[in-house]
Amino acid sequence: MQALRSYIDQYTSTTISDADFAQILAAFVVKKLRKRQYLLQEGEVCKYYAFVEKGALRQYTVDDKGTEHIVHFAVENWWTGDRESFIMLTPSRYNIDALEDSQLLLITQAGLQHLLSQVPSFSLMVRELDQRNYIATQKRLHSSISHTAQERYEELMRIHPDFLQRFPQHMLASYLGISPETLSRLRQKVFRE
Amino acid sequence: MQALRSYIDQYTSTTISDADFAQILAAFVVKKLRKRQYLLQEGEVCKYYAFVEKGALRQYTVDDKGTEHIVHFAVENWWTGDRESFIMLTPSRYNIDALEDSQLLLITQAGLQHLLSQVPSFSLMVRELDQRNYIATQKRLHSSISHTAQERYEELMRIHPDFLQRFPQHMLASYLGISPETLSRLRQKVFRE
DNA sequence: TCTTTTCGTTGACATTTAACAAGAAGCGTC
DNA sequence: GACGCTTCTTGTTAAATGTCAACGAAAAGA
Repeated sequence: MQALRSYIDQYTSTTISDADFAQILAAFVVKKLRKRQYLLQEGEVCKYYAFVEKGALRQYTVDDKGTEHIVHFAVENWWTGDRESFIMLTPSRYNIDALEDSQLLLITQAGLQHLLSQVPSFSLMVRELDQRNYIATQKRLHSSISHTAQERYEELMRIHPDFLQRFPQHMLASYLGISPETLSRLRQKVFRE
Repeated sequence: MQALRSYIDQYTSTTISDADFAQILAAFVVKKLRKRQYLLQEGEVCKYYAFVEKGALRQYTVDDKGTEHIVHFAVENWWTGDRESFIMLTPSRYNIDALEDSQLLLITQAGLQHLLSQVPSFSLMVRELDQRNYIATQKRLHSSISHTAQERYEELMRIHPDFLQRFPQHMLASYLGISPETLSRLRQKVFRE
């Protein structure tokens, strides 16, 4: 719980009141997920947006050939969920599952709307969050359009060194949009240089 | 001006009051840009976020080899600007220039903050906008990670058929992250199929 | 109108990456 | 500790894509 409070304080650059935080907390439910359990499966509507208190999850699609494509990792103090499905109530294309035993705080669309209209600092936090998400996603998009696979791997090393320790390489490859074999060969090359 | 008003009504699912709209309009200035003129150049801080009333612009980087990488096209009723630079006041990596003679509505960071705190419907509109941007960018990212160049081109045909008419092919290639030659060959193949 | 620039296509070749297959090392589970 | 599963690596071959160069058509500018 404390994690969410620090998070809000940090991203709103304020100190939230106990009353406000109590109201926020009331809109969330705690959910524990064991490794390999799903938060969302393809075809379902995403009913919950989740704040990660502990653990790690991945958001990915599976194509016709059975290959997984990871669009997003969520670790402590990150959010996860399929925003499009959550808002539009459309079936999701994504799967989200736990890579480690995890503890999440879940909020429904109704709960979110309630907080947005009632708690200004929460509203502010969501705006910051969206901005950051948008900027981060745009950066990754730019990277994937204009950089080589090797450059993208080196960028990942710089920006998320923790990911390299925490997730298996074939998942990092999927996240970068390359095959596990290519990543393996790239690593040798980067290492030699 | 009317374009912005319709846009806000549409994305907030409300009808905005004359008073609110007058306040919103007061925060913007009209700017005309002729083809090839810049709204933003690499290294500058992005001082204005822009709503496109008429015309078309592109947001892109130029790499060491002089190759351009287009991350975003903005046409009528779209927004453009480097969000990161605009918020953080950091020098931008991007160039934004007009592909046609264009008319824009510009707003400064101060103007934006003022409206966000004073006009709830504007605030709502910005939230919707951010959400849509985030979702759209995430979709493109997913596409660029998990689809082939040909699939991405076909997707572009489906989602933005107007782009194919409006922008030269080498820019579409840049937007897709492939070389102009590859796009030319892809088109033949798609056409044959 | 004439000239210049931009644009799209095509060919030849190089480079990057994927696909498939095999094997070894590490890990968890029973 | 034995087994099975996951992970990572390596080799080989094929496919996709980039690069360089040339050409002609179209568009823009003078």
